[in-house]
Amino acid sequence: MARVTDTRDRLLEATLQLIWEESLSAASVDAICEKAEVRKGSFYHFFKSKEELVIAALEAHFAASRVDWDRIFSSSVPPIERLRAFFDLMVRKQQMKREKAGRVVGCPYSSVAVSCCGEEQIVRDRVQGILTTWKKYVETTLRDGAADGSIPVKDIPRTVEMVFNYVEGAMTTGRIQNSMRPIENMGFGAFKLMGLEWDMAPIAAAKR
Amino acid sequence: MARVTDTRDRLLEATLQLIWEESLSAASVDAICEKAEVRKGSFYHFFKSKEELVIAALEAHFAASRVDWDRIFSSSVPPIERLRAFFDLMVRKQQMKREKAGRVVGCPYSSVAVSCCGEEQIVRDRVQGILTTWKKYVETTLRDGAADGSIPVKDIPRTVEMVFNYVEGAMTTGRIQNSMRPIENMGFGAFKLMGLEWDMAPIAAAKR
DNA sequence: CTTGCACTTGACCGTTTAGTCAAGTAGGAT
DNA sequence: ATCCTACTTGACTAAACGGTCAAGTGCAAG
Repeated sequence: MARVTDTRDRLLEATLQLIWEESLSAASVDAICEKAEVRKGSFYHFFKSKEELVIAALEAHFAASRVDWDRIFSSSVPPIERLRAFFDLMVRKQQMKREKAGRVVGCPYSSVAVSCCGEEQIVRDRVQGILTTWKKYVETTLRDGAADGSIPVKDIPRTVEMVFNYVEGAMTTGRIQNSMRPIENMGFGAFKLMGLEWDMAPIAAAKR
Repeated sequence: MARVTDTRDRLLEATLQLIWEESLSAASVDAICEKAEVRKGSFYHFFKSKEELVIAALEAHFAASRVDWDRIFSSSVPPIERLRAFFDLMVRKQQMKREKAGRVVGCPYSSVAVSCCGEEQIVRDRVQGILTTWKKYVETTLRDGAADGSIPVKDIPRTVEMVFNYVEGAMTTGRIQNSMRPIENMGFGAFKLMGLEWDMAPIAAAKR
């Protein structure tokens, strides 16, 4: 029953690559097949539509990311260090992808969701599911930080949303401007939103 | 020499409307023509390509926005009040557009730029020009606020970028989730990034 | 009242799109 | 050795895409 070819994986990989290098609209079935060196008939053996392929590609990428995140957001690490490690990882990952794709790639989930906003409800629903899961890591961390006094946060859900929006914005801007700077500054800004200082110790651990 | 029909304007209007309701890829030449009740031949009388139309539509929208912004960011108003008025305006504008389009629309500039990131360099360049102009309003305001001590900002360019990225992120998230909440919270988050408190007086006017 | 030109019209073109299908091929299990 | 089925192939479709064009129409200025 074991998988006997890597065709499916090549298709997933080619899809992400095209979304990063160009855009969702550039990732046509023909272009994906060419990049993956797969004939169209094979494509439709593995996926019943392009929509399904895109969802599968995002989901595969998310599953891979989660391995890192589960390690980085380990409860055994002090909350602030988790956050620091996370933003460091984001920068390194984006640098790697930039080398591969030849440009700053940003967040594939929001890129795809923005590019098919009025239509393709299923794609958008899956993207929202992924992004909601992402938020949970930050939320848990903020709760832990609030509990041990290391993060001076008052309204946790609101802070999570602000951090999330800021991160998405920095990724989007990085992609549009093809610049790493917004992404490199992400930790600084996010820490400020959480009442922390990126370069130093927390501002207001003594506040309470 | 005066313009004798409103066909051109109807095309611009229909384009923005489709980008908001659906997405850039849904705004095909045929769809735009149908919505504007214009025949394709007329389309190509006014614009030599779809690319040119999209740029013209964004530019027209920006020119209209600028009228409000020049009023709101008047040097005669205290810097903090300018910012407050700006975020209020953003919320009201988005509410209006939501009623018209039937969904939360977000920022058309970044939506378009994200949707054609690898290709269509000219479109992206124009979007970047628009967004850079946008930043100047905030930059001037921060400088004025730093000068009169009302805004406790240290690194002005960095703060402008953070605020910009956060605003773009909130708009993007609002669009993806079809929710006004991220946009309604925009002022709160942006003020925090600038060391201000949205609901009250500045935190640290006394800091220096 | 006629001439000129901004504008309109609908038919048309070649290409690209997502998706189908019948006819294969090849490798693991029996 | 053969059978089964997962997988592959290339030719095919219909619709949608951006864009073109020759032949109009109607208003405004001379």
